[in-house]
Amino acid sequence: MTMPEPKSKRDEIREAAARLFRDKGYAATSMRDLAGAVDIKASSLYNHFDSKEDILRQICFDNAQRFLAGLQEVENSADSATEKLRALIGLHIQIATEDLTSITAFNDEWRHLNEPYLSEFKTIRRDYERRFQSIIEDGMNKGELRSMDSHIATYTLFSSMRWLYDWYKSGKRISADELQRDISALLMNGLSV
Amino acid sequence: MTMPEPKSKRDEIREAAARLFRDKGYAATSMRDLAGAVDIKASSLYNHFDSKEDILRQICFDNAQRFLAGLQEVENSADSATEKLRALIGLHIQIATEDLTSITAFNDEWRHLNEPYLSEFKTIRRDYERRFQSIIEDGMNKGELRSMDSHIATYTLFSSMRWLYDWYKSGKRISADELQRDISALLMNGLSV
DNA sequence: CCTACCGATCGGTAGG
DNA sequence: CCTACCGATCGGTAGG
Repeated sequence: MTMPEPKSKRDEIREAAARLFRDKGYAATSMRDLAGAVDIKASSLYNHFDSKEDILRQICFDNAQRFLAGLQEVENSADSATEKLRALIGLHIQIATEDLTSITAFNDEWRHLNEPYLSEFKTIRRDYERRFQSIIEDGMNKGELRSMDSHIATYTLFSSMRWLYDWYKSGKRISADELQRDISALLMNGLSV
Repeated sequence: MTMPEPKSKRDEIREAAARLFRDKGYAATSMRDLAGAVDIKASSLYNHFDSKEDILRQICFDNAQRFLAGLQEVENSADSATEKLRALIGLHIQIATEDLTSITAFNDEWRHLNEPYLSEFKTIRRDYERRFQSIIEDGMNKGELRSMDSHIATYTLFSSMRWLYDWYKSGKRISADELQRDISALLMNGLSV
């Protein structure tokens, strides 16, 4: 009886690491904790990864890539700024629902990267933020969106999607569709009637 | 020449700790790091605090108290739900501008508390969230606010104010008044024109 | 993948 | 507030 070809040991370690980094934080997670989670000895982890930071690095950069790829697709569309923003809200929700633990570790623990990776990560992140903000500014210039400080608008949108990581963790049953509908309505049309 | 009666050594340690916890995280901050920041030896820290966690505990519970006190005041007012929400947005912005480092440590590092303090902290936090949510539900029932999932509305509002901690850190010059005006406008009336 | 082990660093204490 | 020190634990390596 062959198993459905599950994940490699390497992937298993990566997922366990993402979970531990999310739950305890990177610094408070020891290689012995991680080894115990995948039923091997700590020294055996080094057959799969060069270092503790190497694991974090892959979690951070792989997820950054997912966000950038999604953004690229939205940018290439012929949609209005309003539709692009809805699509981006959907992108964040979709990524959060697909791979929650990994995303949370990516979001909260990247600061533990060492140079030169830390600077590289920050550059990628800034690039994402700028391109996101450009879409908002474009919408303001075209009169689709309310004129206001575009930094404030950008960061408010960003972080309003960030709580999803905590929310899903607590096991709430709510569909991605309903989330996208309600959050989009709130951000685009406001809480007032 | 008498100095303006500055802070006690204890307060000095607390502030240095908040800064280190914010910048490196609680787990990655050693008592030797902290001692160096206030120019004493690590062992001398124990004349002021019982343990490393004791410092974190005070940062977490003191700040929780500030939020609860502000919420209490808003609840006691005779304002409409809309006005209460504006006041709460103002409360979060005001606290963030007053004592930024401490608030960031409080927000990100409380999970490193040990029992029974961890449970106590979570209880207080849940209480705050519930009362915040009650105000939103009240506004929906009275027809002031758009009907939607009140959990989603609550958490979106919460986290949309959380990015302030990162934002101010990067040294942006923008007044608390402008922040409150723009964020309130976005959340209450939406980004669409 | 394991056993055995390394030097460094950790939070904290004793005693003054 | 310091010197001197503790046992525990850390990330990582050697060698098989």
